[in-house]
Amino acid sequence: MTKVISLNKVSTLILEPKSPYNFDANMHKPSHFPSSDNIWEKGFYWISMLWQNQILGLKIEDIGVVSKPKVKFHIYSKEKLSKDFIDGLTPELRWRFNFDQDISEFCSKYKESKVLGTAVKKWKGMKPIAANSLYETLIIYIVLQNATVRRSVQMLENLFNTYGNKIKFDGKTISMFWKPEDIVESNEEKLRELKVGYRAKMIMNLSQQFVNKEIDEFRLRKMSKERIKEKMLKLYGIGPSSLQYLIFEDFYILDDLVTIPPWETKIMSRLLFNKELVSFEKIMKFFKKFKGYEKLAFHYIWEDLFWKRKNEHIEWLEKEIRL
DNA sequence: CATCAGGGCCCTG
DNA sequence: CAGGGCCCTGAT
Repeated sequence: MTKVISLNKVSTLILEPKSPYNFDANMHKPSHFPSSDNIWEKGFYWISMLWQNQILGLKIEDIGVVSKPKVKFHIYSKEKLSKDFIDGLTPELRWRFNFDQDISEFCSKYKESKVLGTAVKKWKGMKPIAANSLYETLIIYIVLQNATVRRSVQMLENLFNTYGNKIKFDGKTISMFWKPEDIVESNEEKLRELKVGYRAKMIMNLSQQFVNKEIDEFRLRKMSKERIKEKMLKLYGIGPSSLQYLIFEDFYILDDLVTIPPWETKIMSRLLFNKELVSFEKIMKFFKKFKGYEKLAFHYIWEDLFWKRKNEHIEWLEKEIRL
């Protein structure tokens, strides 16, 4: 059952991401649906993290600039953390917030581009970010399937409230993901009560696969994209559509634009060609120009649109987003 | 009221 | 390898 855990000890750690690094555009993706496990405010980000059975609350602070990035982690915990623990955590933080990927070539190459220039200048240093563990991300993709945004949010929050806990630190209270074991020890009927529908079986089987240690997230990160795809498709409940998001957002592969979901195709048709609907081949052809960075280029245009949506009402866009 | 599609996936024939 | 079924919800 859900309880609120206070985290009162704090350690700090300062890290320097590879330049360019856009703090706000990396910590916050406006196209994503909101989730109570994290909070973003300009220059700050709070997120829960389970690492080696330790419950952590991260407050991440921007103390640099895009061209000379520097980030301060305030790591909250129940008990004081050892130096060894922090040393072990550091590479994971660098991975999760994608500090080491170099996108400088992309940013300088396309800053004058007619179609991409505006977005590249505005969001220089924006990258894919996998702030959650692989297991947590896969759960998010499952609740995303075949549902409207509101329902996805409802499903995830129901799961948090039943299997996860809340953590309180730095004056914020946020949700915390559960461990795969917690689901496996439960049962499918209980999951169904959370209105996840047929996804109950997927959540159960997927959790079981993690408990069985059939997936080694750390080894996967070093594999080729073809190998990753092969492995991910073996996971119960993960198909081609989820895979497409995973490859970019969680494995940081920047060139793999092979399919575009129908709703995204509609939105891109409007943005790029000012038409209701063009064939997805036409959109693919458009992004071929950005060789090696096809998906990253897509990401710049996409997130730029959703950043705009935060400040202005875009009527045609609202119709395409199933809230 | 009923019917249907939705930011898919699995399984069957 | 195409197509039906699956949970729930809000739109029509």
